[in-house]
Amino acid sequence: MPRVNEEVEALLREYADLLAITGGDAFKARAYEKAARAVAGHHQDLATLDLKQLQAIPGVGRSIAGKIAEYLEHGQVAVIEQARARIPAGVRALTEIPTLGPKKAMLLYEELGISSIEQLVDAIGQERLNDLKGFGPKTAENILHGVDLLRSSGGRVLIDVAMELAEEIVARLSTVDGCERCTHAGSLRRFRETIGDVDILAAATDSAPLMAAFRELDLVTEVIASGEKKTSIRTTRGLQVDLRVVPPDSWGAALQYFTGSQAHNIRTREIAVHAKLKLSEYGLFDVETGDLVVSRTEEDVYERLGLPWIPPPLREDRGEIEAALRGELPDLVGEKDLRGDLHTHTDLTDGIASLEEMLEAAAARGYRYYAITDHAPNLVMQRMTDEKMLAQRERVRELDRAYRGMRLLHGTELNIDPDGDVDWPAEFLAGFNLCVASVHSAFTQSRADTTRRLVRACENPHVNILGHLTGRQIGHRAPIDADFDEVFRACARTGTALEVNSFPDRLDVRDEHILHAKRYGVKFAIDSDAHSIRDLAQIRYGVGTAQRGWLTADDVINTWPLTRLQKFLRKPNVRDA
DNA sequence: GCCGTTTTCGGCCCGACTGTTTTCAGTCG
Repeated sequence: MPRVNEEVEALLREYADLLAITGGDAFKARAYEKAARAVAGHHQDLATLDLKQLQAIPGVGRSIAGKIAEYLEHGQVAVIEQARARIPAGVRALTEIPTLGPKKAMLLYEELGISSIEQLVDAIGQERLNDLKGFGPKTAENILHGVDLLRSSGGRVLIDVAMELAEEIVARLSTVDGCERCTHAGSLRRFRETIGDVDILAAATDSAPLMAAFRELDLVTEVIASGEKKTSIRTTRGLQVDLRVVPPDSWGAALQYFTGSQAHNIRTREIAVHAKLKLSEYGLFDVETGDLVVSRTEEDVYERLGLPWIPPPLREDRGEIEAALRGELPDLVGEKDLRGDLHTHTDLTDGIASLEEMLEAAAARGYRYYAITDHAPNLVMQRMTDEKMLAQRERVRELDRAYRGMRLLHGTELNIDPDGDVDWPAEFLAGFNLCVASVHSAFTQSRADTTRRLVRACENPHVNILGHLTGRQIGHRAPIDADFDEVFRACARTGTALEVNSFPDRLDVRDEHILHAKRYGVKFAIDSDAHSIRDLAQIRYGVGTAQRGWLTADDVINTWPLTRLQKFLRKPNVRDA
């Protein structure tokens, strides 16, 4: 992944914020935000592009292209440096506080010289905000509350936490009298890797019973706002949940709207405007007559805009509108396409269920094949030995004869050492049906060393899948640094699949890496990395991540029939060294 | 600042809720 793209994204975002704070043209600020998004999602490394190619990126025009070129050449942009000089970084930080936006931040700075969260808290304590226009007692209270929230949680939670909460709330609200439909929407429906707040949508003629039931859920610690159409609460875990209730006839338009993303919605509404239509959560309307055109289903709304229905994980304004217009949306891989799981553990190493228990649970999921891949000996704490592994293999062979309809594959999860070597000599590795290889140590090597390490692992004829490539643990451990384009090329060249690890705190590789890797022709394995029976079901999050990376079933080796999978596992493109 | 099957100028998504407004601005999504 080209890191310079991310640097430019951050720079453009910062400038957009500074423009908003200084009260400049709001549309200009939006143009920079849009360009920041476009640059972040762009598949080419900005450093390799000339001015003309930069300008070809949608949302990047002559002026922004010039600023990007200036940054690439000089490491900074003059007008952005000037803006930074006018507005202290702390003022921008103020806008991180919920309920405090750019306008109030600027007023605080101009009138009271406040340029940090600490100064703001002090000023409120000294009641210095009282004379400020637009700042009443309630505003001060909200700011202090917002600062608390900011300091305590940092906001986002892992997808499984949000999903379980959403499913519980939907189940409860669905039983309320008059509730015709209820489901989760928002970033959760799009399977974003972390969730800032949970959006629940319900359809009812009378919203009052639903709003009341929602406010009275026992997991509510605070009602943030409550009206006829929308109520926001905070849960015991500090997570915000929004409930929107719409008339049943508006369901499709509302679901489309509340699923987002915001960037995707802006695009669909622009398309509506061009067709002399207006799209809101209540429906698609004729601008001239004000008449409702469609609103009942998402399919109706998209169809009337001249688009096929777009799966939620694609709705990020990352080219899905253009693909839809061309009729080239991918037929996304789904959970039902998976014929097996290729990375799982048992209690022989750090799993908590026995081989037999894991197999029974896997068979119950309807898998046609299933790989057991316990840890290899170089992960010393797992105390693996040749004898244990061979004994497990014997047992797997016996059980394989007993299972009907599910083929058992005996594998292992190897450790890629700092030089790119793995546990065990080639003769021993040859006895496995497949090998996953992962980085479990030396996370802070140089970029060049890490790249070489991963490429060497790909070139090993016995390594079939690179497990959780970057090693990140969301919120805990940063990803390793490598030239991933180089790694993806090696994967494609050697027939090494890239894992989409489904653990909610890993989701590794992530959606953006998938998009990049797919361009090189890389194949993927969506794996649970299950350490317990319960973990097997987490594969839904890996599937969601794969969908965000535009993968089709053909891109994913564990959707293939066993014979095709086995052919792939022989790595025909790599000769034994 | 960007963009064009209405446009090279004049638009730029749309609505809910809160707090401080006495008719609306700011924030959020």
